[in-house]
Amino acid sequence: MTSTPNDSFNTSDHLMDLSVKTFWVIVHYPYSDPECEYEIVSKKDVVFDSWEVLERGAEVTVKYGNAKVQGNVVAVSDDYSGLSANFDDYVQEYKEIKFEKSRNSFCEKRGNRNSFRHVIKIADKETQTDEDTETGNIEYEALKRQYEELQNKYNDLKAAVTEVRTELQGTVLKLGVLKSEEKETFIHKTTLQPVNDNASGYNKENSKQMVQIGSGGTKIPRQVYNSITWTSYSSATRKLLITLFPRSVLATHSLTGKPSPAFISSNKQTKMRLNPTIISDIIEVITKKCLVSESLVRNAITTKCADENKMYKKRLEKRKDDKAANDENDAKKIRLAE
Amino acid sequence: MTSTPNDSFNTSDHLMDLSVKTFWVIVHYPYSDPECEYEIVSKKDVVFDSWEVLERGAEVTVKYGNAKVQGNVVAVSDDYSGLSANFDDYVQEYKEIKFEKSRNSFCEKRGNRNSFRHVIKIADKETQTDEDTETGNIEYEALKRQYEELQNKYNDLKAAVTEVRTELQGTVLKLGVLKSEEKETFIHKTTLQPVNDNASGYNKENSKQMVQIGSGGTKIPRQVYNSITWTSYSSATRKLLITLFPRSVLATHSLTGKPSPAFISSNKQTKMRLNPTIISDIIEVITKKCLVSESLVRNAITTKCADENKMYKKRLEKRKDDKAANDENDAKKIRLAE
DNA sequence: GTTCCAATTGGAA
DNA sequence: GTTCCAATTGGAA
Repeated sequence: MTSTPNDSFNTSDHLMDLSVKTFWVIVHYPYSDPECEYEIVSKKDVVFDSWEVLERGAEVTVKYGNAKVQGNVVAVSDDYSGLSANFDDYVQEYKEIKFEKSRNSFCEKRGNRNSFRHVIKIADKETQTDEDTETGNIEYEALKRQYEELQNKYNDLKAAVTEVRTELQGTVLKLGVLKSEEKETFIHKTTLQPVNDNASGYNKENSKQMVQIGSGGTKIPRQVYNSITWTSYSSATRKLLITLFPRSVLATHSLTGKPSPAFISSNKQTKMRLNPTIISDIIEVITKKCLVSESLVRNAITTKCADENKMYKKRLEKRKDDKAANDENDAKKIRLAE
Repeated sequence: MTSTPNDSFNTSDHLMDLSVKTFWVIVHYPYSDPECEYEIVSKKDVVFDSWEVLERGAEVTVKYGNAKVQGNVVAVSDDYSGLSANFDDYVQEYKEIKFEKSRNSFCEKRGNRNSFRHVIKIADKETQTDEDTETGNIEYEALKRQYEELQNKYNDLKAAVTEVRTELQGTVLKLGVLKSEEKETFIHKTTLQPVNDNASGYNKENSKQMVQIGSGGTKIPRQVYNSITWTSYSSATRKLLITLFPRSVLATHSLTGKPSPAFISSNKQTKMRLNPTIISDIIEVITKKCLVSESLVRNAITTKCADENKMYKKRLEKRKDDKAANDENDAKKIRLAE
């Protein structure tokens, strides 16, 4: 049961009835890294909104942990192994169409292309009886439980690795025990390339090179995106913050905009709240890419704001001192001139 | 369908026919960590070599990702939920037999023990038709593939952690940058000596009911240990704290014994430091059993102390109020009596 | 120059 | 009745 014409799919109007027990979709995530751009997802990971026919190119939303990701349909089938076996072909075909689409409308092309079917239909649900799917349920549920357990263990372990690695790198660098050439490689490895082409030569072509990081639509330059060390959720979070907000905003805003309960009586002036959409996109991409919990990301954001605030105050202080020194100087000059 | 005698299993000679579609085995891995020593595995993860009857105690090889692990059969059944529900009982029973086996041969005992069935048989395959198990296969296979992939990732990551940890320990020790006291703790931590039986009055009966949780020698009652939910590092941490310290100590001590930098000017009286050995043992067991980072555990400890402190103050307040009310009452009585 | 740590708080959950 | 949240701080790392 592939997408070739004249296949065995029933073509009645009820084909896409959502009560069909199981089917799979190859999804294209346009904003993902090359290696995770295409994926087979099961029906139950697809968010059902208004669509009635899952046609190639259609937009779908896929559940990804707690987050949701926008993607496009590459192919649909109720035959997993068929999809899986022809995975590369489907993707290839899809890419070609996308390329054409950039010149012509997708719909316009539909009429005169017979070499494939845009709409890949789902087998009639009569072919998938309840009796069928009920069986093997016990085994399936057992595996599912194991899978979820393993997934949790994996996430925790990954967080642990990240921390240990950070610690190790921090320690080694701090100790300054590496020979200078080693050091260079090491720093390269750990800090990755610098970024942030402030270079004025950005033309519009370049400014299009933005990567969307979350469902809120927040975008950052591809170059920055590529430079991010996802192995450290906290430095990745900080990098995103400093990319998406000016330092002065970080210094004068906080995650929630709420006053600290510990200083509520001291009438400190409350900071403003950072743009929630951007924050939620940061949380989305960090939890997904670094596989850490939302609360760790929020904590990192709070800390970064606190740190920026301290630096901000220091800078203000310094400016004041400088001014005072200048005034003093001017006064001296005047005295000398007199 | 459990292991109790006279159960519904068919007793024909073909019961263990390997073409039986699905069954599960509780396996004991003798060389594993305590917490992963027993596991339910599916038929298809068992390597079929020469065995024809899977009896309790028999050796089996289990596929584990790409690796294979030797283990012994604890119980077998085609009823997953039965196995799962009575998991602890099976393990207990198995342990008892193993203990006996250390004195007598396992086979010798078989004849005269009728209290349980060594061979737990599989339901006749007629009760598991092809039709049954074939269905849901697609979905099942998809999940299985995901599961195996994750398992590989997990194993790789785990290996990476071990490596990084070794590297870190080696580096730090080699550098000799630790202060002498730190060094001692560090070596303690990394080489894992058991230690520290502070309580002299322990008789053997009591000490048997205790579980050591870390290399510092800290012990808690087995009953408490078994009741801990390791799936939540924070509730597990809190449980250990409340078990190992009186509430009043938690309320009046803190993780580090250091004053809060945020209130350093307000001359709040500094709390004392919680016993570092016990704390380090708590951190040890939680990071190991829950696979979370040390910093999360430390955070949970800090929070618990803060919470206990609040409750403590509330209680003191209440006591004071009660006392005031009582005094008032007494005063009234006296007035009335006069 | 930055990042990380943890003590403290009141209230939400 | 407990647990969790995050703003603030100074200094260690």
